Amino acid sequence: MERFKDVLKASNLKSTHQRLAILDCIDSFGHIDIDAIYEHIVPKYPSMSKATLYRNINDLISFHILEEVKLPNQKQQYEIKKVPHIHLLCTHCSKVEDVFVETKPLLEAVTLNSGFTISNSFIVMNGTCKECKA
Amino acid sequence: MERFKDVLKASNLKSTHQRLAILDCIDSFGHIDIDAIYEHIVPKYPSMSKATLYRNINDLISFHILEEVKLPNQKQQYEIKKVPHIHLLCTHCSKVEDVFVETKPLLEAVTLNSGFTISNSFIVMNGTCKECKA
DNA sequence: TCTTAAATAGGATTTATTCCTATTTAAGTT
DNA sequence: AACTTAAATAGGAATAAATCCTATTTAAGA
Ligand SMILES: [Mn+2]
Ligand SMILES: [Mn+2]
Ligand SMILES: [Zn+2]
Ligand SMILES: [Zn+2]
Repeated sequence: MERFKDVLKASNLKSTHQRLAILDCIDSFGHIDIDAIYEHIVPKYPSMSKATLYRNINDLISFHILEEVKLPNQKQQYEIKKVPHIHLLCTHCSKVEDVFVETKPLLEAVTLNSGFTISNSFIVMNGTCKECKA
Repeated sequence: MERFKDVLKASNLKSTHQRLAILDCIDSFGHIDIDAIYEHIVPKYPSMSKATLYRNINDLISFHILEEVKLPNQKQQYEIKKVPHIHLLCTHCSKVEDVFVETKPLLEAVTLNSGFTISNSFIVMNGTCKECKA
């Protein structure tokens, strides 16, 4: 995927097959944990080492290309970094949804209440998705 | 602590020294990870087994006596379950603060936007606390 | 004090993550 | 197209985290 080659180059990271496979995989799943990434990639790259996977996940996070997604009662997942958004976890089908809503009023209320200067927010909600209700 | 004996009894759990020590420790720290709990308890109860600690943490969570607190770039922490609130993590001093602000408008916006029925929300913000700014 | 189901200790096992280093490779240079 | 080299990988070892197993202990009700 050409897009990720550019992303990697912008951070002076080499476009290895392994890295591109990891990024492609995470991109196509949206949100995915490390074992699922491995299971998905290993049939295509049987030599893929878990050490390489872990190392790359950590490196890509520190270059802000990936982001960790911590969900209640779930293994840590990863996603391609995008604009800030909220995560919805359906407790029935385990699907993870992105929602883009305005959080500024909440952040301002928190700032006012606490004197804390907020740099990032991580918002997860769980419940039942539209499809599981039907 | 008498309070926790009652809490345990309400869930038909025996008030063992180990459980009370775990609950006391978590309560006094507010938010704490599993290794810190162990380090804090083992001088008083040298026979305390890590298996007992892990088992109790998991049991107490499933009885809704404890709650996990997942913070960005931090080991998972635990707290005594209380009324819903927001967590602030200071990236300078690593302190974790509770804030109680109204989240209903945000939840309603998310519901409207997604068709998702929300049962719980987990909100974490990081930045700089009042003390670290001074 | 007696009884018993629940809980613990602590070592074994399993799972998760990181470390190490010889070999390979991406990508820039000639 | 071959050359160069720093970066990256493979894969096994080491370390860390979490769970399992079961003989022994204990909380708590009778
Ligand atoms: Mn997302
Ligand atoms: Mn809290
Ligand atoms: Zn669903
Ligand atoms: Zn601070």
